[in-house]
Amino acid sequence: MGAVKGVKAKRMPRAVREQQMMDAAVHIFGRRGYRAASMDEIAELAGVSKPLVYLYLNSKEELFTACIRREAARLTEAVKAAIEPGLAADRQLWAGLEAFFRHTAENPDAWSVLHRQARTHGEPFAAEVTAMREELTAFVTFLIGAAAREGTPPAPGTAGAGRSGELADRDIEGLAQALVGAAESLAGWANESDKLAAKDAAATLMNFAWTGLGGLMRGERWSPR
Amino acid sequence: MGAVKGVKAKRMPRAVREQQMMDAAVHIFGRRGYRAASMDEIAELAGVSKPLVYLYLNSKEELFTACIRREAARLTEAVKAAIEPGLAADRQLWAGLEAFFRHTAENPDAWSVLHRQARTHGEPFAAEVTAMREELTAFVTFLIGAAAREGTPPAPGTAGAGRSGELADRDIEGLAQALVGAAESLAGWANESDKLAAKDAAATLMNFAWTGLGGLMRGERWSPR
Amino acid sequence: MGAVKGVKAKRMPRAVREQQMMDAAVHIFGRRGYRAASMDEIAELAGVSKPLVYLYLNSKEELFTACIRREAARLTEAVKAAIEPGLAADRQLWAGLEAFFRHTAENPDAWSVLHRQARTHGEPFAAEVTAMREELTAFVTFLIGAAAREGTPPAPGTAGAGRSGELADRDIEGLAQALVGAAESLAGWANESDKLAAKDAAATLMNFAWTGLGGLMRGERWSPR
Amino acid sequence: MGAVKGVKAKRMPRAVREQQMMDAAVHIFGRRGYRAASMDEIAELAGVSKPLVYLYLNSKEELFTACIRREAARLTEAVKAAIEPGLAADRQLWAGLEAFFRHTAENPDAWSVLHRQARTHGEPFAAEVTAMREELTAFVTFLIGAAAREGTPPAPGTAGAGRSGELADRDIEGLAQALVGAAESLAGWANESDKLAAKDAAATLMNFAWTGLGGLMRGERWSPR
DNA sequence: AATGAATGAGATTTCATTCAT
DNA sequence: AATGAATGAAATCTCATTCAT
Repeated sequence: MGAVKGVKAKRMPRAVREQQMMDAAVHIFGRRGYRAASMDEIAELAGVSKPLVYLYLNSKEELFTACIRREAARLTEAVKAAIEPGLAADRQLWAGLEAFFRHTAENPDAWSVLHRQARTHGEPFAAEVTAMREELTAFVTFLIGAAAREGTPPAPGTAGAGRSGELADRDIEGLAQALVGAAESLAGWANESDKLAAKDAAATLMNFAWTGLGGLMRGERWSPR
Repeated sequence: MGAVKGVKAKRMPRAVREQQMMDAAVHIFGRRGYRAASMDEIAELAGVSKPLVYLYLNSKEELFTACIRREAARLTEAVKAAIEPGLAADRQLWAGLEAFFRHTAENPDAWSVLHRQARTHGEPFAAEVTAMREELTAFVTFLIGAAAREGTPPAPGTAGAGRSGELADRDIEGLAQALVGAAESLAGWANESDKLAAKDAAATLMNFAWTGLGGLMRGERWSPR
Repeated sequence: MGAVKGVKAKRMPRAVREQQMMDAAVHIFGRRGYRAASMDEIAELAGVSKPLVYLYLNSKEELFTACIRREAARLTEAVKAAIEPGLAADRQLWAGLEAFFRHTAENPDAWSVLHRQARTHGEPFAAEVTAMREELTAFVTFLIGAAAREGTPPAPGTAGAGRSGELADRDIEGLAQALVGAAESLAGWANESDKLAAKDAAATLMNFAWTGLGGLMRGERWSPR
Repeated sequence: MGAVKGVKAKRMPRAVREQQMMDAAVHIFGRRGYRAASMDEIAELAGVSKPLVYLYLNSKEELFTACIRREAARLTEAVKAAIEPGLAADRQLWAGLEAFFRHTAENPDAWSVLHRQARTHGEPFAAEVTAMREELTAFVTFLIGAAAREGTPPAPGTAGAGRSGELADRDIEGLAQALVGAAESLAGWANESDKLAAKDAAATLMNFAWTGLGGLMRGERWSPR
């Protein structure tokens, strides 16, 4: 990939070239960071001249934004596609988590762009990621709520299955926030030099979350003193 | 801070000046990122001329490294200082977590440097953070191990108390990652329009973590099908 | 004017298309200046693609030259057309001036190209304007000469009517320059917050010019001491 | 002037260097125009590196503005310095005109910047020149008014000296506008290849203006038909 | 007759870094 | 201990111009 410098690029329809450019851009942005990435390098990797990148994507800022948007859409799509509506809430959550970790593991540069680079730099970019995060969080909130209503979380032989009343809506939303954050953080860590396969990451988090959730719903609480 | 331009800085011992420079640098690096931060801005905020920064800290790279090292040391110090040796493992863990979250909340720029900026850029820097992470992880591993031996985690009467062997070091490190991510996410969410007091967020997280951890250590597992 | 982008332009005979392009070019050159004008903008305003502009007009330089030539021709044409040969010299002169000012006022972009932009840039262009200027100057010289011979200028009963020899060609050209400058300045001033109707401005200038000219031709001179 | 490339410039105090830079900038801007002038060329002519120009003058735009301001101030200063308050209005006007033409002839690049380049490009710049022009115009307005009151303009043997009542304030201001415009235009023309010495230009204009003014004040009017 | 795709060359601007005092 | 003066190198972005259809 990335044609030799000085060789004229073969003619291609604009839509295709734009995707190639964004592929290259995601790769470079993901590894170098927004500032350290150079348009020269991106153009070269895309196999075209710099002016063409500007002609199609206008500026470094817009290019970065376009990358964020595309990768955010791809990620949420991957998660949504993995879920089969009929299943129980825990199975849906598991499927979603697994898809999330698989997708981020398979597209580490894209994930770096979304999770690290976009957040590191100011306001045009952070908002894009916030939108994606909100979509995911809303989804998880829904699932946790459903799980609570179904009484699914493991009540190992013990009493009050389904005492979901103790989990207020605010708590549920908070848990969803925490879960999404945990997943994001784990994904980044897992990608660093293959410390954890996607499935293992999903399992660890699911175990952690599900047993924890179960405990909470049974009324278990930890407090200092 | 940040002396008026053109006014000659008062003579100060080198050690003090270096700290001022690093204060400024952490502030700027934390907000702008490594690449976007400019030595000009740092020098101005420190209230000295640029050549003095170079005289004392040699280069941007070394300055950044020095910042990372100092802030990593401060963070681990804060965590260690919070722990009273005599206490039960769960209390120690709680105290450590609280100190960690307090310190990072009170020093957001430092935390940004450690957590975001240092990882975003290549190899001279990442290693510094890895060192800190290893120190903290070892500490947590020790505490969890101790807790497991003590049988502290909740619902102790139940099943296999003390089957701590099932939590490999790798899992512990992963959980730490997840916790940090969850905490950050919660913090961001809580700050946004006062949805949750910071204290409540910490409590929710600890409950979540502790019951989850307890469940895991009792051998509870979630698995598909 | 300026077709919507992406819509294929209707086929038109070359001559028409060239005029459209030059219309657009004069507009853009007149407002932006030669260097700041971009071929992109010109092509878009003309409603055609850039390669077509190059096909017909070869280069930016040639396009600019073509604009200068066309507008110079239009201006001299307008002046000549206004004059009815039978009239007295002063009436002819008045008619010419009026036509000149009317045309330039009605075609400000064209006038900007001729008066400002063409002179600002090097040698291919200045020569074009010089040619026009010489044509106009020759014309005015002739009329003033005629007026002098006719003894038209005011207060004819007085002193040395017809001492036109004292006005060298160089003086006439200088006066033309001064008149143009005065007219432009007056025009700008009159337009600004309606301080003076355009007509009044022209009358004031003509009075000023004509009486001054008359005085000069009668041999009146102002000199220090 | 304009040190050889690659040779390090000798150290100089900032104020001096700034003037050298502006000298070079006026030269280049005046000949090439704002857009065609390159910061590279300006820096080289000034004998310094480009970054130093930016360090001191911030941007091309600010550099251009600084040039305009400096040259406008110099020109108005030159005109004002030439006038001796005690003299009659016509002598003052003459002295001012002569100084104006001399200064513009001696500083053709500066005059090009003020008269041609600054007006050719948009709004940050035009305003600067407008201020200068207004100062000069106000001055001339005052002198013409004074002349009218003194009844100075040549009343060659004829009747109504001092019929200044016929020149309303608005007319006087209009004449001043025209005079300043004429002078500006003449100055540009005279500079082009030495067609007219400064003194001759002043004389021509003074004759033109003074006799014309006299005629107007005697009630002479030209009107079509 | 007309255009979508593509680029070489050069513009302004920024930044880490050094020198001389 | 401290700084004003200065720069090499590289970044983003623009533009006139051509090629293939």
